[in-house]
Amino acid sequence: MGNEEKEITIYDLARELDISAATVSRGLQGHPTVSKKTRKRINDLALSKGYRSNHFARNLRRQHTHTIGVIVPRLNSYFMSAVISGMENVATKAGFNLIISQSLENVTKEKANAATMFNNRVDGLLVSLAYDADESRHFDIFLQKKIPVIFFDRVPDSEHFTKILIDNRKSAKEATRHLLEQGCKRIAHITAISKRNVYADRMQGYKDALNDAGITFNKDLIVYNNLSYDAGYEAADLIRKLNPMPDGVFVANDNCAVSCMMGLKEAGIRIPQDIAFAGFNNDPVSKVIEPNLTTINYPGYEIGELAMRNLISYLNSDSTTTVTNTITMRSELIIRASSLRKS
Amino acid sequence: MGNEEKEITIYDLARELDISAATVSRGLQGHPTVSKKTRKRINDLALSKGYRSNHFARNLRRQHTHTIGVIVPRLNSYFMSAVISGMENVATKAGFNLIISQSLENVTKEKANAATMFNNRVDGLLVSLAYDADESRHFDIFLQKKIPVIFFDRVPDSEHFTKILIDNRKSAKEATRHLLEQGCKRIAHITAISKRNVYADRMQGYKDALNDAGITFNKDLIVYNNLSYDAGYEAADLIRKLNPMPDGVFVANDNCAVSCMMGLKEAGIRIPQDIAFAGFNNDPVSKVIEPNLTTINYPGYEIGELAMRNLISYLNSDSTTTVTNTITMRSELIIRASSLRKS
DNA sequence: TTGTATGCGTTATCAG
DNA sequence: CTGATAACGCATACAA
Repeated sequence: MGNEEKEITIYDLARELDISAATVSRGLQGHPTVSKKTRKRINDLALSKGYRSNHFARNLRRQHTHTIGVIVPRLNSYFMSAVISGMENVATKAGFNLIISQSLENVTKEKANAATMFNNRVDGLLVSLAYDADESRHFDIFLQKKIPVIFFDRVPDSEHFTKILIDNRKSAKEATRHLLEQGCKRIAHITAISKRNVYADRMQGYKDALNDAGITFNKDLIVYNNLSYDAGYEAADLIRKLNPMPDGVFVANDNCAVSCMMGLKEAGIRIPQDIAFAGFNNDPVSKVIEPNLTTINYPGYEIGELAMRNLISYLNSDSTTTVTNTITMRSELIIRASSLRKS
Repeated sequence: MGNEEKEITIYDLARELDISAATVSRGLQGHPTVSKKTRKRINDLALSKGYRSNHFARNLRRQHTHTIGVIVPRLNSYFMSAVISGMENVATKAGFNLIISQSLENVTKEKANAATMFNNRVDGLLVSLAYDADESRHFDIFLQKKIPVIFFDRVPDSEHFTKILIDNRKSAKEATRHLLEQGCKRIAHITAISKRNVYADRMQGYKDALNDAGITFNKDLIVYNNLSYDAGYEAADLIRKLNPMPDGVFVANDNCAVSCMMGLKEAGIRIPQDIAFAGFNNDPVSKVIEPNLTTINYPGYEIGELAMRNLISYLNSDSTTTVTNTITMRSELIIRASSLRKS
């Protein structure tokens, strides 16, 4: 009681225990060169006086912050929430703090965010790029200072960074092949216009599957939009007006797939009989839409955990060389009613 | 080029400009007592040398961090993502950093998180409480140190804190009354067992509406669960077996409402003809479920913005007295097909 | 096992 | 308008 006045420091403890501040500092850190006895005295007093170490002083001294920066395009998607949730979990356990910011799909803001993170002296950075980010040079400053940067989901082409992702191409191929196996002959693909790996790769997988089935790619069957809920409705119109109408649609994300399905259903088109659907992400809505949406499971929580675990283990292993590598996570096709045309 | 070696400090700038470090410091801060000319020289050199101020040294000196802590039950719900998104937006603009942690609905973890935030010397704290938090004494240390704490959504009873919420009671009453107006006579209520304001208040609103309609409260019509997606399915079973079956259900959250509707539909029960539904939150799934779910709009993004704006303006207005107040946001009933029985 | 001395980079106070 | 100097609280190299 009564100790809420002034912040207490190691000097206060030292004075009271009649030892040096250096010893207190060491004792608090559990340094083995401090006798067990004094160590206990120090800890006891610290506790009773409500001592808390001053992170600034410590960081100023040690030149690192125990803080990890995270930059994502948007916070408010189920996938991203799950990612952040996973990251937070392992970071907290390891005693690291997270500072999070969103680029809102805007490179300019992404650059500003990166600069802020840099000035805040984050120990490491976890990034998923904005839609329109066509370069990643604003992360080079981190490399120069040997601050590790790991990209996930939306990653740059550059070889200089570590990346965590799923095999988008393979998964997309799998989804498309599944539609083909269900008898679809004319499959549309809804995706985002973007240089980002994820969408380009999914498109490639779509093409691969067509190719394997001996079907020639038809660019008229590709719908580009921003994959939002609203965009899905509009896409439904486009698809309905294609002549002949496609008998299957592979959408690069569940959100958009779902609203597109709703638009089609309102127009009296039956799913999967008239058009079969497959999405991407395994967002919770995929289990609410009727019929339930066939999709690719994209394990956000696990990706978050993995990315953070990697970063931290790198940070702890005082290795000075930056090993860059690419980690590919498993992601499987989840078949649901929206694509089942054969019994 | 070539300046990626050692971090450059105000001393380096001072030496090069042949002035004192103190002047450099002042110049960098735009202090008016520095001549315009030297100010320009300082800033130019700082820029060209890639100088960045050391936050630790500055914070150590100034005794505050420009960091705001956020503690929430879970990150991965649409509502919470929206809240965080709003907070991040205004914090970044105001030059504050966010550190975020989740209690996972567990008071013990919540306490640990609070302690971490405290030790990290956050300038302020934004909190939404865990389910089972029956006390908020672990936030008293912040009060003692005059660190402002603002609660949102899940708030404590204590009068000592500022709170931001919607009028849960009124909204719940409105939703229930709407069901009554649609001809429902026997309305079930699905909610969480919790001392938390939100659920208690919604229950109260439910009772209010019944009361106004001259219907006596029947505790057999109350289903307690954790409001998860899975719990909704189970609730569907319970509701179906009530005898006579309810003709309306008011659920304390959309997620659970949606899965409950799905369970009922699978059992051949028609919505809204046999049972009308109303949820709470205006989660995106409410627009995907068929029929679309009537719900209460809970503006997460705006709540996040408001909470952060309040905190920051308090921080900036060097007022030492903690003014505690309660801010109630508007939240309206959104009527959709799940409850429309009259044409 | 412990103590002394010093520096980490800023900012604030006080003189000039 | 500018400079010298003293903190801020901690961790470590070096001595003892």
